Amino acid sequence: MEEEENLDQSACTAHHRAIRDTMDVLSGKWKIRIIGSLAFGKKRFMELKGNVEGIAAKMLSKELQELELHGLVNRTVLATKPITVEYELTEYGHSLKPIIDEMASWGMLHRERVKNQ
Amino acid sequence: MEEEENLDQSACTAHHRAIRDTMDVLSGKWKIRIIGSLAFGKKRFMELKGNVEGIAAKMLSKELQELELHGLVNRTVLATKPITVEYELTEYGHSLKPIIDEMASWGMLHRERVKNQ
DNA sequence: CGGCATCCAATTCGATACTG
DNA sequence: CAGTATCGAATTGGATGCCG
Repeated sequence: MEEEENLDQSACTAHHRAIRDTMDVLSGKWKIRIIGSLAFGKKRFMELKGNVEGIAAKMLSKELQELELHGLVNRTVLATKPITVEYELTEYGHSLKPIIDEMASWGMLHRERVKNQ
Repeated sequence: MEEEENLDQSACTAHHRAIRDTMDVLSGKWKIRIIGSLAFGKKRFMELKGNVEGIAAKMLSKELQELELHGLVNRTVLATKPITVEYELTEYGHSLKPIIDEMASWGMLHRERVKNQ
């Protein structure tokens, strides 16, 4: 009984720690939405800016840098004229897809619910 | 072909809107962690404060009020002496569990990954 | 086009003290 | 115990202008 409680305890602690770790990587108002947009394929800076409604260039730039640092996003500069920059999810970035998808489907559920009350 | 593109377009828009809706409800640094803690069962104010490491009473209080407004959390006052207040997820709050669980398992994956590099 | 620099406003967050 | 009040710090966000 006591052992079971200890197991519960540590499983619970690990759970909380894991959630906190995830939140640290996805912190802020924009990262999840940026990833959600990139989940549909590679995008250029201005495409992303149009896609993630409401974001300012400064923020988009900053958030993309953080995502790159965490290894979730790849940045590629193409030598066009003028230059083009493409962003895409890394393989690791794609591993976030289950979270994104769950959020998307909950959001739809929520919208239905709010509408019907 | 054009029709398919339009379908893709609107599916994509709905996807982004849904993610944004979810983010609006779960906005801020703490809500997900509070819900993650309540997912293990009802808790009192001070238990939550101990569980969600680092949160100040003011924040916890404010976040709980917002979660209650959104119908995700129930607040019950018990007429003990001194009073006790219990918080628990509503049924609707429990519908967030898939998101929380995905975040928890991604967080564990991420911790492994960071450790091994 | 992509994105940095600057300046400024708004919001969030935290520590401390206090109340019923 | 379960909060509220207050203050101040920190973070975030937005507008504009500039550069390669």
